[in-house]
Amino acid sequence: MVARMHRCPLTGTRSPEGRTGPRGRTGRPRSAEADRAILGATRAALVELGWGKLTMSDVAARAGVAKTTLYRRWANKNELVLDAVAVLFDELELPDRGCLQADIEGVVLQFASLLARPETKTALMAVVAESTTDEALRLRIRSAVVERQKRLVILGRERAQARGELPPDPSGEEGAAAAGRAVGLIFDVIAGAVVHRALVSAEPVDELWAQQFSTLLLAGLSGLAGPDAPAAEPGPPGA
Amino acid sequence: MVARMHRCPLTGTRSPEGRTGPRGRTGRPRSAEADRAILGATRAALVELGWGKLTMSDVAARAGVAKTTLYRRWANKNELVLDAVAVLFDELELPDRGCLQADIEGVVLQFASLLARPETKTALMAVVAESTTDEALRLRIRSAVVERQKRLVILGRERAQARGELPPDPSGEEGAAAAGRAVGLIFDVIAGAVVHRALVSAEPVDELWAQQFSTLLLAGLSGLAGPDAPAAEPGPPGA
DNA sequence: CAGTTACGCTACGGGTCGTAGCGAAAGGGT
DNA sequence: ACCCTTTCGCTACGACCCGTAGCGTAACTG
Repeated sequence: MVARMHRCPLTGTRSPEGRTGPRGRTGRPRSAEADRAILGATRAALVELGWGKLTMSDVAARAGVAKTTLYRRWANKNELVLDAVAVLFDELELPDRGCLQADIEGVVLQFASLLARPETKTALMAVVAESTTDEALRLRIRSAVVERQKRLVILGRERAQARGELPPDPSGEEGAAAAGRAVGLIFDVIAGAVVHRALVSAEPVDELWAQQFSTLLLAGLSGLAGPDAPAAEPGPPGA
Repeated sequence: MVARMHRCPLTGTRSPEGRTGPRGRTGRPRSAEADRAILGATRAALVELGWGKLTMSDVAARAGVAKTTLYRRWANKNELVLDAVAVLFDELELPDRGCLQADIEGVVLQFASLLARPETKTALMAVVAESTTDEALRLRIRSAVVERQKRLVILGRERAQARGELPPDPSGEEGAAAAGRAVGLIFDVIAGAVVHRALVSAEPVDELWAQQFSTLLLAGLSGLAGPDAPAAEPGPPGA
């Protein structure tokens, strides 16, 4: 009970004395390569086995590492898998496609192709499911995925406001709060719709769907079926 | 290998010779009460333990039933849990609140309160996660949850069209296909947004959020921050 | 050099899974 | 009534996984 491990609530990796960095640490350092090998092995195991059949022993064997080494860094399967998958979300970008609708379609398609990968598919939902009975895991998802990816919404809004496609945020404290709520709302709508389409409905998120979705998001339900044309022209939206 | 069990792909319950109903069956009939007890015990176990720690032995003990009885009816944990939870979704209704926006807010709040229950929370996501590597389970989710609940969207659209709030569906084969796509799209947007807000972002789906969401859905992004007033009046939407 | 920490390895207790085998109970068909 | 079929409860079982303890060794610090 003396030199016991502590879990860092931010990074989630276990570290002696609750410290994270290599600062002031004595003794043999952790192998950074082992970290990479373990996370890579975890993703590979997710692809082949899926969340349900993934085992810690299997991951250890794939990574060429002792099982005890896994438990020195992650408290359980949930946290390991979350770390293995969360980094993939940082690949998402928001290239400037010229107009808000095209930007939305672009990020939708990017997110969809990320969700099409079997490792993210199976892991993301499982981790969220576990997070409903694991407060620490919930906080970790929030900081490792949710809050990080809101950057895409914020950036998209700023661009659209600069283009004059959206009104500027109202000033003042109340205005800032409203803007924050709007960002959260839009994030939930976009990410939620894509996830639901891809994983629950289990139907493809292709260009046609992205176009219809972005049309709905921009114009609302009343404008969805208004002009006949816009959803019927399956041309590339970037042009 | 002769009198082997078959899984019925529709109901998912195992039954001898692949038959479902009591038609032409001989021998001792299945105990309907055992079914009810098992599904109830499953929900209770989900509430107390969550998906991850739920065990078949525990469910059997709670239901006052032998473990073997469980395996005679469900092939595994996934299918049992899905059946136990799917029926809860049939409680959803769409009371006529007079206008489309109020109808949307109503169904959002209902869906949110369903997702607030610990048994649905933890089970729904877990089952979806498993379905990414289990084709049979995926089909079962589709028929037991997704397709069934689209009725709410269809009904809501019909009402709104009758009120003149939405344009009528275009006629012809192409028009019907477009209407079908629209229903799927709207379903994914509404259900996805609520699920994402409640489980991933893990923030409350309250009346304020429902109001902002329905406003966004109706008017689109451009109209979200247009008139200052509508999101600032936290009055009950039913009045 | 000593001190400290990470690592690989083995072994283990505790738990779950899903099945097999048994005798008894509950129905249907004739 | 009688046989046939199927379900039920029970026990037992092998296989597997979890997460940890203990040990000797490797790596890095001052």
